[in-house]
Amino acid sequence: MSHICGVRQARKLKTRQALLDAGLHLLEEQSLSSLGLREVTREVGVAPAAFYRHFRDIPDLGAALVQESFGSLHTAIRAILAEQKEAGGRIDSAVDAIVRYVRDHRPHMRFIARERYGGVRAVREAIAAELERFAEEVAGSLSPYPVYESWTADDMRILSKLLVDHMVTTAAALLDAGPGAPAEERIAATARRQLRLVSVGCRHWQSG
Amino acid sequence: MSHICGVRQARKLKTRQALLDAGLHLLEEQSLSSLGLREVTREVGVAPAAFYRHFRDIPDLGAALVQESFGSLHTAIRAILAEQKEAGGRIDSAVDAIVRYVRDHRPHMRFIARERYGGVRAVREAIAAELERFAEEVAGSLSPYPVYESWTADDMRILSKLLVDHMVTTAAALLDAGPGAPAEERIAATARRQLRLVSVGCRHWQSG
DNA sequence: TGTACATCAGTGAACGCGCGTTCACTGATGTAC
DNA sequence: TGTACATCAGTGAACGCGCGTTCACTGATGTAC
Repeated sequence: MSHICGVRQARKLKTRQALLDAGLHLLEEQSLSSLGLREVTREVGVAPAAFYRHFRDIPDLGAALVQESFGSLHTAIRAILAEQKEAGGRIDSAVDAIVRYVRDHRPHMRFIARERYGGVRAVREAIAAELERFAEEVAGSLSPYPVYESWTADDMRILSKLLVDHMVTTAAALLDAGPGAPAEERIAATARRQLRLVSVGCRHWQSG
Repeated sequence: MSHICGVRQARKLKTRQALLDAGLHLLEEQSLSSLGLREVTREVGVAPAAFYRHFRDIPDLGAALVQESFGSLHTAIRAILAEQKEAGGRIDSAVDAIVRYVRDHRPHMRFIARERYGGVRAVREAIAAELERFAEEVAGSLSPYPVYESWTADDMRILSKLLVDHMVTTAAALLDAGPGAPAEERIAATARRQLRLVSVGCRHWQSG
């Protein structure tokens, strides 16, 4: 039975989390497909065999990291999109939010960028599914705005895909550039201008 | 001396190419950082030690694959961009060209998509440099059009980055979906609509 | 053209090493009475 | 509360295996005369 209390269960979860943290840390410098089980357990300081009490294999740990990465992202983004503003302010605050989010979740974001087209199918598919959910959320939160009143569902879908891809590209650029205000500001400025271009396109769009 | 003729040199180049081809083939299912030197030589049918006559190590082979991947891409893209058309036709033919290119160079494109943010720094940097060159080429070939007459160099740079990132995203989507006309057409249709949105934005753009 | 020597792409055996996985185990935690 | 038994997270030793790298070698190709 998975009982409520449980000192044992708490300790188990703590080890599991340590394995996830160690994996994520090691993945800053390599890809999942070359990450070793022994490497992870060594980092945590447990016997290699202990790994099997928590994960079937390394791809399984990877799948758990995908969940962990997107868990906080969904809630963060919902908060940003909920703020009702005119288009210009929305762009600025969305870009700010991406910059902040990448700064605060660098290892998770690097993991997602790296494994999005990486060598482990199951992880790739999990990421693709999460990004699709994400695009739907964006579409849903944009549709109340008057600009999109006359837009078809298909056009909304296409726009939100463009925006999500742009976010991912921007996040990846931030990771590539490394931390530090000057690089971040340069990338943010580019992202804002690009989104403004798209925004102008939206205002003058007529489906066809 | 690197002499002109040389049966020996020709044979050496043939083996080198066989190693590159084998590597590329194996990389359809895994990342560079988990590719083994023995795996590659086994695929070609030479002794492991023969590898060292051609490459220092696996990252070195990866760098050569980057060169190979972008070699044909630059010439292909220049041909497309050279065709002078009105904006609508340019979008259609550019998207067609991407679809065709990905279809004809699937393993190379998969390699680039996978290693763009992959675990091998030298390869990541080589890809980033090539994509930057690519963006400059796009900027250069767009600037003659009247639409961009009044644009600043900075705006042109930002637009061409957006376009290159969009191309890369579209190529990656095509790879993800697998070959086959229906999937290709769906992705192409989305890409065209998204580019049209950007194009409308460009026509109504005023720097600021 | 023929001969003698140099070059060097590819060989194959050997090495030490760290890998993933298995297994019987230990001892703290949980459960039943 | 105390006792007896069950559970199970983590241990540590062992295994067979394929890895990257080295080395002296072979024999076809290239070069000089």
